[in-house]
Parts: sequence; C-alpha cells; structure tokens
Amino acid sequence: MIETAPVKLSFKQQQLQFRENAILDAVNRLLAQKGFDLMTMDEVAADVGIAKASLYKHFQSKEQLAAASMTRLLESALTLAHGLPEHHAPLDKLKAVVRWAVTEHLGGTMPLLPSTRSSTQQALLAYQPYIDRLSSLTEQLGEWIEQAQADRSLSASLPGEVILYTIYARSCDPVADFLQMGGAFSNQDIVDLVIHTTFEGMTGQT
Amino acid sequence: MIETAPVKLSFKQQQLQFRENAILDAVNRLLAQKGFDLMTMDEVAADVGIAKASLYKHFQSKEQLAAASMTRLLESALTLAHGLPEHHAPLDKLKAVVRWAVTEHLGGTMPLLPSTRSSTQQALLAYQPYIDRLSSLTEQLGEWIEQAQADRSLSASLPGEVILYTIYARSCDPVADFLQMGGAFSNQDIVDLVIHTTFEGMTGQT
DNA sequence: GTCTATAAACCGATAGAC
DNA sequence: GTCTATCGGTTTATAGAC
Repeated sequence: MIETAPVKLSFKQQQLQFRENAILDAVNRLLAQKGFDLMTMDEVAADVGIAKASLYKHFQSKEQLAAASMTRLLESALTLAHGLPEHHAPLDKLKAVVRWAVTEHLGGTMPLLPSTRSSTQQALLAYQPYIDRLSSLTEQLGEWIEQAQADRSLSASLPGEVILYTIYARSCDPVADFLQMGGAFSNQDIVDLVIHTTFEGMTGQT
Repeated sequence: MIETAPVKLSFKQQQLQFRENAILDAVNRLLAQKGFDLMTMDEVAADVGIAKASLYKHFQSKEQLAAASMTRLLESALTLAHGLPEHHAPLDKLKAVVRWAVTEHLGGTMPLLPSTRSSTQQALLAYQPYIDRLSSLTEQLGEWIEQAQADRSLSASLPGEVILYTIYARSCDPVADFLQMGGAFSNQDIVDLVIHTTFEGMTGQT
C-alpha cells in the first residue's frame, strides 16, 4: 500500500485550527449569554486574548463568525445523533437529542436560536455549511419521528413538522432559564422536567 | 349624590393619551418584528409620524418606552383573564389565555419575550408598573393552576412553577412562527396545534 | 410639544507598520 | 498573522428655535 496525500496537518495548520477553535468557544459562550446583536467583536477579541483586527484574518464578518459557531454546534448534534445505539427506540433517540441540547443550554454553551424575523437568520440561511448540517440533522430527526409515529409512541395525527419544530424550539426553551434562575431545582431535574412537559405535556397523571 | 372630581379628561389630556397610545402601537409592532435591540427610536418616530425628539417628551428612554409597551400588553392579558366566565373549568381558562397570546403572536403584536440574560430584562424588572401587572397575572394563573391540579385536569406531580413558566414561554413559542412561515397551516390551525402540544404533549393517541 | 441640528458614544471593518 | 490607530456609519439622547 502506497502512502498518498499526508493526513496529518502541518504544525502551522494545527496552530491555526487551535486558534480558530478558541475563537469559536468564546463566540459560542457570548452568543449564549447575550445573543448576536449584543455580542461585539471587541468582546470576542478580548475574550480570546487577541486584537480585534486579528479576528478578521480568520473570519470575514461578524455574521460568518456566528454562522461558523452555529455550524460547529450542529456538528456536535450530528455526532451525538449518529452515536446513539441503533437498537434504541426512536422516541428515546429523539429524547436523547433534546436532553443533550437542554443540558448544553443550561451549561451556557447553547447559542440563542435566532429570532425568526432577525437579520441574522438570513445570514445563516446564506451560509452553505450551516444549511448542510441543518438538513442532515433534520433528515435524521424526521426519520425517527416517522418511526415513532408508526410504532405509536408519538401521536400519529400530529403533523411531523410540528414535532420537528417543537424539538428544535425546546432546545432553547426559556423555561429552563427561568427554573435555573429560581434555584429550586438541580440542572438534572430541570432537564427531566423539560423533557417530560415537551413529550408528555402537563395534563397526564404522571 | 354629589358630583366630585371630574371623571372626564380635558381635550388636551385626551389628545396626549391618544398620541401616546399611537406611539405604543408602533412600539408594540416593532418589538414583535425585530425585538428591542434592533428597534431604533428613529423607526418608532417615523412610524408614528413625529420627530424623534418628540418621543422623548412622552417617554424618558428607549427602555421605558419598551417597558410601557410591555405593561400595556400585560394589561390586555389581565383584562382578558378577568373577563373569562367564572364557571369555566380552570384548565380551560389557562388554555384561553395561551390561545389569546399565541393569536396575538401570530398577528404580529406580541413583543418578543426578553431574553433571560438580556439587559432589557433588568430595565423591565426595575419598572414598577410592569412588575405590578406581572404579579397580578402570575397570581391569577397560579390560582387556576392549583385548582386544575386539584381537580386532576393538570398533573399534580408537576411543580406549579414549571406549569406557570411553560404557559408564559409558549405565548412566544417560535414554533408558531416556523409553522406560519411554512404556509401549510392556517393561523387557527397553528393555535390549536400549539395549545395541544403544550398541554397534551406529543405522545398521546389524539 | 414639535421640529431641525447636533452632540456623544459605540460598533463593524480596515489601513498600515511590524 | 498580530498589533495599534482610525475610518465610516449608526444610535441614543439632547439643545435650542418656534
């Protein structure tokens, strides 16, 4: 077998990747804390410990920076989804995804879902890498939703889109923030409560 | 019976009240469209048809303007809540409030719920008239929640705060926006779907 | 109270030296 | 690529004439 193109990155490339990851870490945290509009490039630069101008050597604009952060987040979600045991029930897989998202949210690393009418939303939809990941995740979730409706663990009369959008929306549910602020529940409790109300509702006897 | 203080406002006062109401209408719409951060005072002034400086004769700051708008919204909610037939089941009263809120949301007159970590949130919590209305509404909803849990129409094992926060959060549920953007459902359908998933969840056979 | 004009601060993005 | 310094534009809020 012949060695083809080198798989290993050069030291320069590794260092660049490391720096960009550090930037995205800061962006992720700031997006979760204050959202896109209130996050400033000065803040990001200060948080990473570099000059603002250096940021623009890595990312063309604030929008692209946020898009890259969101893309990395979707990639984490995809990794989690693909790593779930194949033999688990589809409903349990869906719950596992929401559980992961809410946990990330409580940990302060879940960027705020861009408002439907925000200008950020348009920038995201014009960023192909983001769209690709979102499509992949939507396809995977849609598959599980169909399976769960077929085996009657999810309501078959509910339109699939409603279930899909609800799952996405609950990943940024402000209810989790309110409960965390209250201080009466542990993060584990909050996750369980959100999962329960999302899937079983509030009218059950449970 | 002796006529005491005049109930009727002077013409000047009426005109002032009318103008301020027009301002709050514009603010309400803009808050729903773009949120607090992206709404500019220039826009508000242009929308009302007056100069920006005139805005500051009515309201001290952008924060107080938004707070006044939110306060008026809560007053509408209180009016609705107090107007509900007394003999209705507590669960139905709760659903009626959410139904009203989601309908307002779809109509584009529901200001975005301020992010938990936003600076706007602090301004709101410092504005007494807002706090008063919020307390009143919370008290009324809390009463109905307790009654609904007592008659077993709401899960008794679910902490009341979770139900309360969920009701507040669903009033600004982005799921409604997504479904409206999709264009496959009428506004009436969307409201029904949100109400259903909020209270009955997604696992039922219905 | 309403207007025009402007002050003061902030932010995204860039220039240019190293 | 990283830095300092700065441009150009936008926004909140106010001054001052009417």
